[in-house]
Amino acid sequence: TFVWNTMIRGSQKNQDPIKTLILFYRMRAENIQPDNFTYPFVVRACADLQDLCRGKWVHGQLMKTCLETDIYVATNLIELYVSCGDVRVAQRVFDEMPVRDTISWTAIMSGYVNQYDSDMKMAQQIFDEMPIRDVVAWNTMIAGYVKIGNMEVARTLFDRSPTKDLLTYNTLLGGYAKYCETEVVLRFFEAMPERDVVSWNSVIGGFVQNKRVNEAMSFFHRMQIENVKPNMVTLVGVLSACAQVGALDTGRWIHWYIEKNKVSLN
RNA sequence: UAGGUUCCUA
Repeated sequence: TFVWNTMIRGSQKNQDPIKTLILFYRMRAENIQPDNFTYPFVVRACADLQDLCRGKWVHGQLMKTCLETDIYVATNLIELYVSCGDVRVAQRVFDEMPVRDTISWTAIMSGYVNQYDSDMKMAQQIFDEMPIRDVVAWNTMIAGYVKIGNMEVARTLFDRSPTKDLLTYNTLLGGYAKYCETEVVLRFFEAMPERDVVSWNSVIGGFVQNKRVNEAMSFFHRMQIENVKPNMVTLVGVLSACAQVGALDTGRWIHWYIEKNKVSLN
């Protein structure tokens, strides 16, 4: 079983959910018992494939073997149902867990945040109920209020969060970029203690949204001066800026840039 | 050996 688990782990690292499932079926065919270390990968593979039917079947297998209450397995089941749009079943899995940790609390909370029509009342209720709130839990709530466009509450939570990491800042920055004037975005951006490529992408995205193509380009240059490597999201943003104003020459330059720097594609 | 949060193309 250990050897199989190691192979399955490799297939997930390679982002190959089909291979994960094949290994899982071969394992069963050879009468090797999958254990609580095997199933999180299998459930995750179903989620990646958006294969709810297979996920339900795997869930059934789990109930037979009484592994469904394992904290890692159950949290992955929550994510599976959430990603397939069924928060109700996710909630049921959560309710039936005998032991929960901060990650499982955050997973179900994030389910309400990320469902099609974000239910921030439920999310807030869970947030208030959970015994321990770490930085990820705070970030998830901030992201939720950003998502529904409530920047006031998002900002309040940001100010109240006891510890902040780069994602905390990026989450609020992304909200400003989406809903607020460029000046607000820039002021927040400059005040951030650290910035990564996502921070830059948000700001550039904000410029693009406001059709301020020159500023988008100047930030594109500035990020390189500050040794932050553009990724695909950066380039898509900048290219769409070029397309908007028909800046064919700049577009060509970026095309050239992509080939020159071999930006990892996806 | 495994699980939760940020940037995404008309």
